[in-house]
Amino acid sequence: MDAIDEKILRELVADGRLTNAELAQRIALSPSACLRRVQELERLGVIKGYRAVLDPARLGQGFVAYVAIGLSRHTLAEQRGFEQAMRDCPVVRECHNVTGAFEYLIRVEVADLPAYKRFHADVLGGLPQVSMITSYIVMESPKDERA
Amino acid sequence: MDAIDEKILRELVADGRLTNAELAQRIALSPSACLRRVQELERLGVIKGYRAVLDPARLGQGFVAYVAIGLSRHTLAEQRGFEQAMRDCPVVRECHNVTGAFEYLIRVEVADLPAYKRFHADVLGGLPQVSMITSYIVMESPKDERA
DNA sequence: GCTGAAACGCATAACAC
DNA sequence: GTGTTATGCGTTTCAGC
Repeated sequence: MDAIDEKILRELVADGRLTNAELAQRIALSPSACLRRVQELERLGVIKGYRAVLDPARLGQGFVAYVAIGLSRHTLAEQRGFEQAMRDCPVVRECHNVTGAFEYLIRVEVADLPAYKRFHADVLGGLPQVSMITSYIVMESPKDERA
Repeated sequence: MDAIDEKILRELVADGRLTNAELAQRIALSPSACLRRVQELERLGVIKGYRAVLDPARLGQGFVAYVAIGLSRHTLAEQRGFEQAMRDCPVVRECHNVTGAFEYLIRVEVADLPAYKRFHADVLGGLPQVSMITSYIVMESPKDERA
């Protein structure tokens, strides 16, 4: 992990489909040397993968919210049950177990407010271990490097 | 946007570096027809781009937190100033303007707790428009499809 | 560690259907 | 809209530094 590797990562985070030839040129290295570094970063797990970045709004999923969730009890079983429910729910894109006044912070992407209400009532409302729900609707994302 | 396009998107979200030839095979289409569809999805902005997904932990950035931030006043100027500061700060990976008890929810990735304290004191502490800061430290992310 | 050459495979566009 | 074909370019490997 030297300065060249960092430049490689910066370029590939900005454009994951850069050709190896172009990447090599940008970091002033030969294509073969560049390729070996990239493959090593992938092997080490520093680069976990590549993905296309979609625009939820143009997919009819323009309603995005973060939801703070508190559990009624804090046993491992309650947590595992809740986490599995989040994994099984396609509109939940992220689920983080956090410290603080609540246990989980999740990110939800749906089509519109009625769809969000359905998620709120049917999914969250159906989980007995959920005791607190606070929704923070995203109006704008001035920065979103993980999009 | 038909069923074939959806399959294309699913494949490219799972692996952004799929070759067009392989993608075409998976969705049972000829490479040229497949490429035209992908290019159209890019042109329409449905596919916003491609990026490499890194592992913060293996980059020595294992400390992740969401921070709820309230502003003292709610003028456009205060907001723009805060948003620009977030854009300029590399450890801030996301910044969302949300409805609710606070104005902004940001995601921060740093090396460790001392580094987070520096961000807290030097960056957030240096912004006069910030009136409320609540940190939610991520202990685990059972689901993170936007990683 | 690196470069450079060579073989192979893929992206891409023109064309016909 | 689709598939076929041809060309040039990129990827990848391997020998040599």
